[in-house]
Amino acid sequence: MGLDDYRRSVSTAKRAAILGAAREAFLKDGFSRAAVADIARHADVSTATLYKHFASKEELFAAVAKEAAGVVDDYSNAIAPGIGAREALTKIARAYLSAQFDGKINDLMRVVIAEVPSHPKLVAEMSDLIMERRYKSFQNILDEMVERGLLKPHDTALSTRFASGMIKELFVWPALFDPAYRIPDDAGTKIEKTVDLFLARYGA
Amino acid sequence: MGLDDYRRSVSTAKRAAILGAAREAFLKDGFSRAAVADIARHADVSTATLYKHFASKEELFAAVAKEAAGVVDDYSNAIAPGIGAREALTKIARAYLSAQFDGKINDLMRVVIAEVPSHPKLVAEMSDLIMERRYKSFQNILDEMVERGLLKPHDTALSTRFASGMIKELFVWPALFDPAYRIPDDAGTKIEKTVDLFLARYGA
Amino acid sequence: MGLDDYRRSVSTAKRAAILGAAREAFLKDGFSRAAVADIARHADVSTATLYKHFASKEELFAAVAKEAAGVVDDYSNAIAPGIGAREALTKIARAYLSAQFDGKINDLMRVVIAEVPSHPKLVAEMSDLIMERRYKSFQNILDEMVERGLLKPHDTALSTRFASGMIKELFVWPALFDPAYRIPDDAGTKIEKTVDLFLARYGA
Amino acid sequence: MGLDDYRRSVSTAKRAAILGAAREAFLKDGFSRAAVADIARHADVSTATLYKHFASKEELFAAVAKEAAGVVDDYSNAIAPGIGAREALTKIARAYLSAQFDGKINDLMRVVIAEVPSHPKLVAEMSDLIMERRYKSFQNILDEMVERGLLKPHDTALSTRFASGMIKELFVWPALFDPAYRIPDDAGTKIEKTVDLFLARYGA
DNA sequence: CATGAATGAGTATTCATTCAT
DNA sequence: AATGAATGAATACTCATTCAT
Repeated sequence: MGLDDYRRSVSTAKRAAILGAAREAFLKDGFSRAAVADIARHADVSTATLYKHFASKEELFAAVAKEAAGVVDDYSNAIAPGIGAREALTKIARAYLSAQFDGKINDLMRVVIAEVPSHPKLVAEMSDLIMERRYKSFQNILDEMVERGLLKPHDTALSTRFASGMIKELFVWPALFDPAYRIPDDAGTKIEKTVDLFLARYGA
Repeated sequence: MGLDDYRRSVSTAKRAAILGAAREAFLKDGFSRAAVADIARHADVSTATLYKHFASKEELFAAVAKEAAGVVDDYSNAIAPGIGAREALTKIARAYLSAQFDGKINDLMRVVIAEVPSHPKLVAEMSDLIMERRYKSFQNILDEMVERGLLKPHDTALSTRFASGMIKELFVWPALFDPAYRIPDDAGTKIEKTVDLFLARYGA
Repeated sequence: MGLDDYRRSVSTAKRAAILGAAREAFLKDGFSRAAVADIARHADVSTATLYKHFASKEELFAAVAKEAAGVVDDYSNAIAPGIGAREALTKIARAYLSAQFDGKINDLMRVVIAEVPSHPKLVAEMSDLIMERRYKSFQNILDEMVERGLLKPHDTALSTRFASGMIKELFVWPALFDPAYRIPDDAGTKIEKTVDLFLARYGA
Repeated sequence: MGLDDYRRSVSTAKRAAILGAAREAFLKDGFSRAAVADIARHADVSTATLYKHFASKEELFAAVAKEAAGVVDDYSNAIAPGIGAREALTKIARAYLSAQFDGKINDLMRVVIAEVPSHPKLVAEMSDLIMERRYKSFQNILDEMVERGLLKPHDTALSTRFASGMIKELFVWPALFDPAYRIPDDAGTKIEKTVDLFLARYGA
């Protein structure tokens, strides 16, 4: 019916508004300092309405976190046919960083880390979503590169971690401690050197 | 006077007790969830006395953080004369991890990260203290290794970061998301492989 | 018209469903703790519909209370011709208790008593309905028993209260303080002794 | 020390003020409708202070109820030597009613009954305090009267209940449904008739 | 007529901080 | 100098009632 459709659309709009406001609040202030009343106000909704959509502050936080973590890197076109190892790895690194910075994953990570002592279960889910899925995704690419002869056969699970670790160290770690941190101008050079190191060991 | 001395020593003792209790509370629950009243009780002190020593919860937090950040890794004996590059790097990695886990730096980092949005200045100081000093300390070793011909001449500032990044990825990130995380049994193997990668590029 | 009839019957059915759900809720949780939303849900009706039928929670409560108070004891066949005073009184007591326990009058009384401070007028009406009618009904029987020579002539208004008081003391007060209270196994003996006392004074 | 004494006295004064305000509020509005904030305001105390003294609204209610229930009837001088059964019973009835009305036990009962569904345990304690202790106290007197030959030997536990029931029916039951109810002018006559009934059966 | 969604005004409770002694 | 007691402001959450469709 038209009525139901209307209601649904209004309802989903409000839900989205709440999620948006919550996202902003949580990423900005963290879980504890973000006030439900503020979130409701920013979403142009009463607290009661907010609580109709999300049963508790924690559930709201979980929804925000899951949505934000849902952003996955798209490495699909990183290894177009004929592409070289160096170029592929560079592309992947850039895709990773884009997702990380554009998707505000840095802020999300900060907030999730802050909740480790009080919401260990939620955090476990989150870190699975944020980290493990990306590892898998990256490892698959590396495996394919090995198959294509672009890389030496090796323990790709471990090399995935090495690559991730170096990139995180250079770009994510600083961002964790400084919300204003942006991908620096010399990122290209740094990525290049990271790839150098990686290929020195795993290059075909 | 003797009386004054006595008073001063009692006062200093109380201050230390407060700092200790606060450290425990903050590392365990984070800034927001730690309760000043609890800290005072654990320090066997009234809240009023606590406030005589530290003007606010934030100041207390800052004091705790700064004290905790004072811990520095001691790599001094990592490169005893005649030692090989592989062995030296392994020793350094182990020293780093010991400091990180025994000194509860993981918990500290978690708490500090949580406070990034609300105390950016303090955090900036902290991360400077905790991170930069360690980087410097490590880089000095690498420089010396280059000098001794144990490593190729190269940009040690960058290689420092690469090494840190890989070790953090393997042992620190997991601990950040799981307070129960301990150095795993196969840490030796993992460190070895990290050193492999490092030496593949920077080994003499 | 048939359509109107249909509508009316649906409406009456809903009204009844609401009253039923409300009765259950109020008797179980009392006025304050019973939630209008729950009542509506149990009646398979929207809250808005509920409010079409009853203008407020209080009005709904009043409707429930009045309906519940309509139950009257049926003492009509207590004094079949040829019956003795003892047997008649025993029958009456049993009828009273049946009505009280089967009709959940205990729960109703509890709820009504709870609302005395906030709804004095309603309560006054209620207690009139519940109590006075029963008193009258019982007194009529006593008067008839006097006429038939089964009891001494006496102030039956007062003896009504005495009898009620003793039975209430034994079976109603305990139920008021314990919703799980049921008529005990030795009720027969207790009623018998009550009748003894009554007849010692009013027996012919 | 003087300081401690001072503090203790201030503290107990505030505690008493809170209890007083709570008593008034609970007896007037019942548990649910009484607002903690109002109680605090009437006690000239912040809600936080109130919560220092009583850990929760329920605990506060329990304290009020216990204090109020602590009032016990003093029947001690009801059976002065040489007194007759009729006079003794009349005195007891009057003492009972004084305690009941002056101590606002009627209001307390109402509030306690209201909480039966939600706080069965507290209610059980309360009814023990309010009812059982008085029963015991009254039964003791009856036993002594039997011993002195003022009453026939009989089941005093049961006769206690009969007497209580009749008095409650006449004076307590109406008060339960009407907070404005006061002991009526003809109470003397009513009590006399009650004693008549009692003595018709149990008089020596 | 019926409803799902929305809300304003409340609720109990907590906590960093101050103050009288 | 040290404290126990006190507090104002805030917090997450609930519920009777209304309204657009």
